[in-house]
Amino acid sequence: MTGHAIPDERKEQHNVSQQGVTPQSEDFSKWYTDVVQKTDLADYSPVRGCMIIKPYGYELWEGVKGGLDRRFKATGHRNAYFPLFIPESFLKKEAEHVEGFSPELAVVTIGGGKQLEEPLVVRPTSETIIGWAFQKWIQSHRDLPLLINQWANVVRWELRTRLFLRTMEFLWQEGHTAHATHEDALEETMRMLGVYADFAINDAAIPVIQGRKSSQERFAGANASFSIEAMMRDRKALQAGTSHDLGQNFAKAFEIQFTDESNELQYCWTTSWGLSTRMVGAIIMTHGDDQGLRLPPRLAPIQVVVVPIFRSDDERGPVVETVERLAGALREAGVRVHVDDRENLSPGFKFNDWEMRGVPLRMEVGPKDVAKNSVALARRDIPGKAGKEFVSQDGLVAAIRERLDAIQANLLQQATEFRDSHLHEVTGGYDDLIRVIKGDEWGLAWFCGAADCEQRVKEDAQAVSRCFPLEQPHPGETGACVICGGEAKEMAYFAKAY
RNA sequence: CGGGGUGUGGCGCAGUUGGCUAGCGCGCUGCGUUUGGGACGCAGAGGUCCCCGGUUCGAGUCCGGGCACCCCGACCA
Repeated sequence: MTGHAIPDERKEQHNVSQQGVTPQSEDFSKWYTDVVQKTDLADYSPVRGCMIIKPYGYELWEGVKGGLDRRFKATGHRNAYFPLFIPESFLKKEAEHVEGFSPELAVVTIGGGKQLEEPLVVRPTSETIIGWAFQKWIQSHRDLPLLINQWANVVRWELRTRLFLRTMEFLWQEGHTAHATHEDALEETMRMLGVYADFAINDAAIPVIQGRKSSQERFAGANASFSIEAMMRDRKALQAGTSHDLGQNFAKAFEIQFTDESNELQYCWTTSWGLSTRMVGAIIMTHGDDQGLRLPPRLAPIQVVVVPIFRSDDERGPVVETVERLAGALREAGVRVHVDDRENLSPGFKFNDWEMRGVPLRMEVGPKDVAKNSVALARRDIPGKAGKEFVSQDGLVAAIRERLDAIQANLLQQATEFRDSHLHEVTGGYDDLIRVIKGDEWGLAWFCGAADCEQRVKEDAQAVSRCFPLEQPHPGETGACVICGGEAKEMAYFAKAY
């Protein structure tokens, strides 16, 4: 009877989805939220639009932080910390800035049970309060450049939120620098964009396109904004980091001035650049597959998970002993290793569990390995038997390092090939551009940059320009804007975006 | 802020035209047997059915009003 068949079918489906995650092809959004929650990266919070970052997710973020912080320091920046609360009047000093941010501000009006004389804005970004500080700190050209970074949380009152990708409160770093000349400031802007790209490509294994934002997509208060753009597995674009040339806009608003070599008073040129916990979302959506996460070894909280296997108490002793010895050696060598000694779970369950959590390499140690002085290694990036091999316990550290490097390289290669296969130079005019975008591909086309043109694409294809790539395919040439036909000096990518 | 959907043990769900003690799977606890690709048996614990009000002898179920969350669109890292 059909009346019974339907519930039975449903039941089976539920059992499957309980074990794993919704396949990407079935529902990418569902896949994403499944993965984030089932792998214990993050959880929803009692406050709408906010998130709880769980230890595994925070450890991943710590990997991002570490990779960036090292690079910031290597390029001469120092960390500092500025207040969470900003006097409301500060925001209003830069006209475009306040206009851009006022719709999404959280404002504190009561403190200690009393109405505040001046409301305090919870920082959506810190250009203003850091500008105020820079004004105090900078007097002479000898104080420049001033290169500061802060790791902080910021709040933007978002209407539509998504774990890691857009939450009302998020973690990030914001770099703020002041320079004597525009040339120096622009150089800094580009240098830090390059740092982001270097981090994304080499640590996160995410191929990114560096480019300049159109005037419509520019940061509120900037002269020019640059970004790194990444393609997710659903082929949507994700802005994964931004760097801004702020000109003298904030310097003038906050009177950040210095005396130059000729004893003339000058306004500084400032920059700012930021990368947020959104990067975690980028990592998830760049590498993840139907099984769950696939984490790049450089950032993976656990690089190697060890699964001990034994049948009886007789086998147990030698296996545990071997596991402890090998894991100890790996730890000593700086490999992030975790031994899964949960006793109530079968090895098969553990294999699937750690694959879902994206651990790059699994090491199995069983009685046969003890006897043969071997271990089994299984790569997360190569499914099934093809990715499994037995290696000697001698020289294990080197063998594991080699494989982690290979996985890191393979993830980058797979992501690059995937992205490149969905980039298209548009040759068939405007209709072709719309067709490409609507087909969830990225279109590269001549674009004059006009707001009207961008608006038209938005209406026709629910997408905007992502950036004018720094690396232009036809340098030195010009073309006809794919939208209005007017003169265009550069080509831009267009794509649906997060 | 518009459109759609969902609120029932930790998670996923069922619950008929209102009816008796609110069920099922997974997970959880205990004991035992298991363990090289998602183990099994037995015994347990766990629920203000999102909230408020109404109709009724009786509401998880019907009515009214709220709230929350998810998904899809306009703004944003």
